[in-house]
Amino acid sequence: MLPVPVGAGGPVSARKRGSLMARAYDVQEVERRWQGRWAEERTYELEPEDPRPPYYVLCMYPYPSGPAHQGHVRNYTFGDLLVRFRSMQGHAVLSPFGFDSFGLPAENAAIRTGEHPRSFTEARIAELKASVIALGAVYDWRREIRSHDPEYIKWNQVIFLRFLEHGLAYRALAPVNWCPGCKTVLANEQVLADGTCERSGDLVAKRNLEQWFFRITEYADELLEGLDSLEWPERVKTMQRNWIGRSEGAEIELPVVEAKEPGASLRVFTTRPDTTFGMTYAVVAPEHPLVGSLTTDEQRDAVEEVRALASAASDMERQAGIGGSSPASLAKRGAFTGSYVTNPFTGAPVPVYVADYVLMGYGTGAIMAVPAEDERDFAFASSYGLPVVRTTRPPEGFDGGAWTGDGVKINSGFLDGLDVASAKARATAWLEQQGSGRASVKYRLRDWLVSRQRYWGCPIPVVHCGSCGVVPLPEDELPLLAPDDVELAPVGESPLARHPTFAKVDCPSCGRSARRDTDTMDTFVDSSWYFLRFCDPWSTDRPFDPAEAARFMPVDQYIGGIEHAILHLLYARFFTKALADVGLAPGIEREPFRRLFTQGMIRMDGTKMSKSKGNLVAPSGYFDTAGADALRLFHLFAGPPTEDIDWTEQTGEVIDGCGRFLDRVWRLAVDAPAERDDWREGDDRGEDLALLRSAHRLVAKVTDDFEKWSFNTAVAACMEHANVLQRYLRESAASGGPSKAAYDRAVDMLLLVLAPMAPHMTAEAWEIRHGSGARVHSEPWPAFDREMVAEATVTMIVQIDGKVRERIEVDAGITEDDAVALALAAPKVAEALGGIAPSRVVSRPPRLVNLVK
RNA sequence: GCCCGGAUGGCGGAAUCGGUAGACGCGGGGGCCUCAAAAGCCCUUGCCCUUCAGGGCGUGCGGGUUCGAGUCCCGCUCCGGGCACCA
Repeated sequence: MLPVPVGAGGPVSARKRGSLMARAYDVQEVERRWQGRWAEERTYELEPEDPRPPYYVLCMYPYPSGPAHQGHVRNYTFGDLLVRFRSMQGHAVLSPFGFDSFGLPAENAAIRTGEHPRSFTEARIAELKASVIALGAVYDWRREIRSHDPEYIKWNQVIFLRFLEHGLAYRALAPVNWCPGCKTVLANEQVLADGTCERSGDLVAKRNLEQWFFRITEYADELLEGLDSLEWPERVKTMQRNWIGRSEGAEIELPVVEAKEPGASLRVFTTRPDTTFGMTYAVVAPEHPLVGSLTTDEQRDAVEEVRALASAASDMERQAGIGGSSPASLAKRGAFTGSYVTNPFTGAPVPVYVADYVLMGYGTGAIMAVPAEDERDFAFASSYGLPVVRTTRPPEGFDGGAWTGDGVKINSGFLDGLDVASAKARATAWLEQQGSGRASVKYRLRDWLVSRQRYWGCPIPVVHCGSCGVVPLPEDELPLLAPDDVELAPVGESPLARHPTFAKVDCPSCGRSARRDTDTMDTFVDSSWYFLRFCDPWSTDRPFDPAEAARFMPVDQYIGGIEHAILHLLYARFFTKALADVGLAPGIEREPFRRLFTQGMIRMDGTKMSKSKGNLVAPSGYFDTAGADALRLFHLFAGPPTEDIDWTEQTGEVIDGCGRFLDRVWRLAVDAPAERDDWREGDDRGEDLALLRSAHRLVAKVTDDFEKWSFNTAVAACMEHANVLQRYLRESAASGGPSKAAYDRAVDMLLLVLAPMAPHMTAEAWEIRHGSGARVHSEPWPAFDREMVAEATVTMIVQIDGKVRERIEVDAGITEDDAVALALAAPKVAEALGGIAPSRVVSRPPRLVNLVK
């Protein structure tokens, strides 16, 4: 055993008392050496012509925020396990790594410290990369991507222009969050729930700016339908479905009564055309373009008040819900316009209200209100004294307000007697026939706003020319890089717009003086196709070679946090489809991520462990003490990977426990063979066979558990087998010594299955056992013998009235009759039965016999 | 409010098809080794009664199905997460 100088280095605070224990091997030396070897020997660099079947494992590329935190460690431990496992199984594994290196934190840091975002970011990248390597995770680093690299920026810009060319990128006015205090545009996450700026505390206002959008809504149906084929967590798919929010219904034209302009009508969208007979009023959003013409002079003040309130109201207030509003505040949230529209089904006029519970951004910005069958309409109608007419008969005993369920149609003329579904169809057909409406599908999903009034992002490669309009930059001028000498302090304009020369440019088309776009792209653009670039990061004439990408795509296993369940994953899916449609990714599977795994969070004191909460427990302290292997093992062992982990005072001790287990394996694999002198030839004894049986069972269990992502039970299985090995050595000492052949085989099988989990220790032990140059991670994944796995005898339980009364060791192939006979013959059973034959016998040989009195 | 998860010893968790509840580990208790300690090794550890035999209870709560329920069904409670006027 080596005297181990543990304890040198590493913050004391990160160490729990047990971490000072002496180890069976020099953990830090071994881990550092193997990390070096994996790099030197290019073990996980994948050549394009590799003939093995490809397998693509990808962890979501991280925002480089400094040294890895426990969430990263957990993520990359899972990913690395899979990389090594699939590789041992004979796959050509693509395992790339990169950095989502554009983004707001670097820009904010720059404002604070004066350091340029690039050098700041690159320093953070170096830290994160170092800790990923120190964890022993292996990647093909030649493929590394950083979103802020000029090469990557270039292809981002090429893709943008291609989208522009194909009508997938367009400009429109859109409101942004404007902070008057900071004189800058805020991201949504910088606006607090009460509508104030997180930094200055000023009330954030909406400002309309001309911005770039990607037409993701064009893909709404494909994005929705594509979900069905994916092996993703059901809840992530549900979240995406809700986000897309497809609703089928009808648009209906409501003629305005005595309109100022003849023939004017209000177009509403409804999912319940069957309820139109129950419309007792209509509502338009405060921002609706017809509000002005619908409002009469007498009502103008009231309507203006609603509009003013709606535009000033924080999102929070506006989203509080009609039902949750106090009567006083509710009164200001809606007003009669003074106009009426005609219900096309009844011909009756109904009043038009303006109210903030109707949103301009959804449907047509106007609704027909049916208080009897819609809860919001009901709440509003109750406050404003508007009539309620039921068109669906509620179930017996229903005493609520709005009934939104199925039922027989009533008060509905030609729809009476139908159920809701058929009434919908009939009503829609009638509308189409009358020319006053049509079937319609609406989505909650909006087009993707990609413009950001920021510096540290990918510049948008267009020029705005007074005569030519929007002019794309010629491809040979790309990448368009932002200048370094910018003033980042927030003073009212985006940094690039304030630069003395950046924006000034001659129009590429007509040559007259023009202006560059000074916005940058949302960083979600960068992360929407990086997995494609990873397949062919060397491509110099296009973002990636489609043939090379097609080899690896789709990603076989994508791993990341649940926080990306909607936006990143939806945008990436959209990009993959759009890239194919604009000709950049022909022949590539349109769904980029075949299997998705979302890991649980690391929590501390009930909250998410994060830098901003200041409750980080840095992994680096553990690298210096228990070691990377022990930390990896802890993350695998702590519980199911989907579940959150609570970081407690006990955690350090569990990590030490994982280190102790690795020591024990080391002693079994390296020390015991060298130290013992009572080895025996042959492996034919009962206990030898039992040992080999345990080894085969281990391999079967771990293989199965890896496939199911049940890593905690895989670790437990390894511990059990280590216990078996240890007992075998101890007990064989008294009976002629352990069999060398059986023991070696049983130890090797343990090292092999442990190799993806604790790569350093197993690599070192393997080389010591098998000679210089032997590489455990280049060994084929061990096979197991089914006959060895099957148990020869099992413990049969005998129950009386369902309670366990006896356990009997029986042959695994025992017949039903023998099992029952054996059960009845057991003395304890006979005694418990008291001579009375059971009235019923349930037998499930070989596991159980239940005797019912 | 709606939609998902979840609840098992002192703690993290296991139990794959309805069939031995508590694998494995942490923590605790006892012992061996040692001048002593650390490390290591061995035994023990759900709760209660009890004699090392043995018995009773036990998977958030209340019902049900079943020879048999942590597991299936119905009704709750609590905790966590997501969404929240989407017509």
